[in-house]
Amino acid sequence: MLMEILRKEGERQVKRRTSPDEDSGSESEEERLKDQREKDELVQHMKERDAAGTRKLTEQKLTRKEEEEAVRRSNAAEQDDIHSLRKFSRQEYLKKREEKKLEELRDDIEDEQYLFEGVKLSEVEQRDLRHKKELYELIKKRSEEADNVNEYRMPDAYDQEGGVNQEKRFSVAMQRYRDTHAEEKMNPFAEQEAWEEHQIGKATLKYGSKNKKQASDDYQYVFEDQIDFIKASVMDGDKFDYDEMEDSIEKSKAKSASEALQAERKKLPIYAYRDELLKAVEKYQVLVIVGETGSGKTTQIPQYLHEAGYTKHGMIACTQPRRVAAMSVSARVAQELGVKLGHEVGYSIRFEDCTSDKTILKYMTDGMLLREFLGEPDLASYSVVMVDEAHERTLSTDILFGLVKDISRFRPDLKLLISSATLDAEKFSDYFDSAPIFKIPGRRYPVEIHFTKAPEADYLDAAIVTSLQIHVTQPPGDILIFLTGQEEIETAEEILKHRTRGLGTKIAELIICPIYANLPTELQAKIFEPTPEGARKVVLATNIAETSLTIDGIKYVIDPGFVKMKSYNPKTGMESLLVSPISKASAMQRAGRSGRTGPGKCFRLYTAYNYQNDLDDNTVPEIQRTNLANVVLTLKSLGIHDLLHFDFMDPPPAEALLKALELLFALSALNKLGELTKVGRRMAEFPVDPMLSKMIVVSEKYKCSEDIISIAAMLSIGNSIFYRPKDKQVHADNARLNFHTGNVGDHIALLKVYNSWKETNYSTQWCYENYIQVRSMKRARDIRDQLAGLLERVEIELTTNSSDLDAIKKSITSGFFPHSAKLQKNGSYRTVKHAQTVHIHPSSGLAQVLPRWAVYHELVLTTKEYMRQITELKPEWLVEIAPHYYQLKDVEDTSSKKMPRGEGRA
DNA sequence: GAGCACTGC
Repeated sequence: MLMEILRKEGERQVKRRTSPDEDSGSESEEERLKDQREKDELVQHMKERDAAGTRKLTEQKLTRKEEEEAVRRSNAAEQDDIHSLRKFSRQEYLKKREEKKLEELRDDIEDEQYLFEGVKLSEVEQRDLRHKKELYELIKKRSEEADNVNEYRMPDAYDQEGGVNQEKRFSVAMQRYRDTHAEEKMNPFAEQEAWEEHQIGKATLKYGSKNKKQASDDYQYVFEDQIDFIKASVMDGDKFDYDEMEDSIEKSKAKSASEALQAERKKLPIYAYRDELLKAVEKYQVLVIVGETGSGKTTQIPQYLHEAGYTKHGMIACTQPRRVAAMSVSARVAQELGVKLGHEVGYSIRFEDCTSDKTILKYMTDGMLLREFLGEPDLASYSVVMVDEAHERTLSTDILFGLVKDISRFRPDLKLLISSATLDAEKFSDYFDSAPIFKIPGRRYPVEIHFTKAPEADYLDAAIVTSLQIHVTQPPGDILIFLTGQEEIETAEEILKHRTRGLGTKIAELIICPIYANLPTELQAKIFEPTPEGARKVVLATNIAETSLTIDGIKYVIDPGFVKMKSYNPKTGMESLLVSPISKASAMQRAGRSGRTGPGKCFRLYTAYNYQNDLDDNTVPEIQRTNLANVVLTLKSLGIHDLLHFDFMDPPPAEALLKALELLFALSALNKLGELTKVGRRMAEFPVDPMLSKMIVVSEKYKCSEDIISIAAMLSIGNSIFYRPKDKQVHADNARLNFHTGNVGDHIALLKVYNSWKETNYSTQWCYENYIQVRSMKRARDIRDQLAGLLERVEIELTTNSSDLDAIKKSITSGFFPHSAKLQKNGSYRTVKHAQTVHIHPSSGLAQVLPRWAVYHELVLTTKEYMRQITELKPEWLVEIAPHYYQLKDVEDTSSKKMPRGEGRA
């Protein structure tokens, strides 16, 4: 069947190539040449102006196409290795680093002389040497008095008395060395590591730090975790008169509010380019805009276009990757134009459409515009589409690119503006048929970038030490540390508290603020409270602080260089969340977070050599590392059939597309020709994953749509329903087990949670008592309401059938039958279709029950391959529900004689 | 008996 789909895809491609477009070929060619001439003229003109130092508008070369193609091909090849080579788990990483540290330690021991040179300080830091020395001794002493527990990855017996005790340190190190090498005898990697050392040495030398010996002559090794940084570069701020800026803001306060707003608008860097920009928009259909942070592009460009009359023939859409951005920017613009939000200026996000008939400037999330495509495939009501923050490459923006590029061909009146960061501009330009690039400078403060001199074995410890180092040596200003997840943040918080405890007035107060998305809202508010005079704030954040939220007052950024990233293996259909090194683009973005309100400093816990050689330039776009089932369904329902040749900017792996087609076919959303079926059309109405939407559509048959949409809503919020604070884990677990009485399975348990919450009239108190996140539940309610509305639209009656759990389970199975698994003798499971060994996730209510057959919501790879959210299944259902997918032999209970029911590992 | 970054529809 799949082959049939593929063959069809291929045929379409052939058809397309020889389609009637040929006729218009020569005409459009002529136009293109004319266009080219005009571009050339403009470029010449621009170049002249550029020389005068006023503005930059550059033309793109066409010659890069081939190069680009080669890169694409190699990217595709790399995809195969993505799970094995490029990403590696944190454990492996730490282990490797640990070995490296051991190696270093051995060198230490063999060459005692080295110990006395151990402290290497950059010249900048020499001044503060004495001051630091005192404070480090103090911190060291106090922190060890405070911890009689095992320090995080600290050897047991370092310098117990608080003073410097080289002898003891030496013996501990020696002991560690012996312990490890007793078994190993020798290190087979020594040679490789020596070579690496050498290479790293070469790299660090470039940045100079001669005379280090002088620096350490009068310095004792007091704080062995001291980290040395090298100031490698300064990320330039823009040439901008800050005094003038503040001055003008000051002056504008005196005027009336609206005058002040207008005056401020004129002070934005973009204002000087207004006329040039409008000219360029008039001349070209597609324009790539490079507007740096603070240039005012998001708020101003739509206004300029409105003033120039583009709104006479349709709305101006401006897409944002995030809801908050769409809301806040539109509010600002409404204020500047002096209109009420929701009238001329509005925003449209999921659950909230704040627009009206009058609306001409519409800010929206990118996913929302994508949804609008479904109802209006040519975007007829828009005259301009501006894709903002395009460099973030969200799944939705990537699809939007292909779609808007396509419609721009037959809608010459539609203007496209793509706004991106500097680095990607050329790529965007190439993709949009060499669209001109328009550059607007921003307002940024310079950021000093420091690298470590040597790789750090334990980045968490290094980050903590660095933050303390900053705290005692650097002028006031808050610190932002990027960590990978909740657990790590909690650990870091504990260690920091230990180390600063009891220091009293000896050092300034250190306020520790954790922040991650799953943190309850009331605790999140803490990071926005202004830092009291004399104190310093340390923000421990996940990637959320990289783009999603901005914290004022951050002056120092500590970047260990890791992030938790989702990747998808199309071969097995398994998603995994792995700690991976960040990209250079990401590192720059992180560094930039310190320069928002004044000059900043960024401390990277890796070497300049690592940065140059080990980090990718850009993060792999989401479209290349995700399950595409939803994307494929959306595109198919937009009438785009030839997916293998859809004009993606970075095409996803073909395997992932095929996997998605295969799944949609199995769900009967596509027929064997790869065409959308009636079921598929209905499924596409629901903004959830295809398996969930199939489950919803099928619930009509089993008369349990009310229950199913509750389950679907709960499943689509994912993992943040149950709150599990570190100190009350037992209570939280018990509370959760209450919903599992009768071993009904996780899906039904979720339904119970939702219904119980509803019965308490959506009580917040109830949530606290049951360790459930209120925020997630409210979200589930919103999603459920939306799904209920959509059910009406596809004419499915709302019915409930709570007493018949089998009906509900059958609906679930109808959506999730490809995710079925059978118990093995050893207590593990094997997936029915792919014979893959998997396990029940311990958080499941059925973890102890071990049903013979199970259907699961998703597979995640952590320490093992786990099924999350599972429900028991009767094997005959599989054949009944999906006869095209399972045959009797698949579900024949071969093991039934060997292992009767209930004999599982009890 | 384990542990989940961030968005978005």
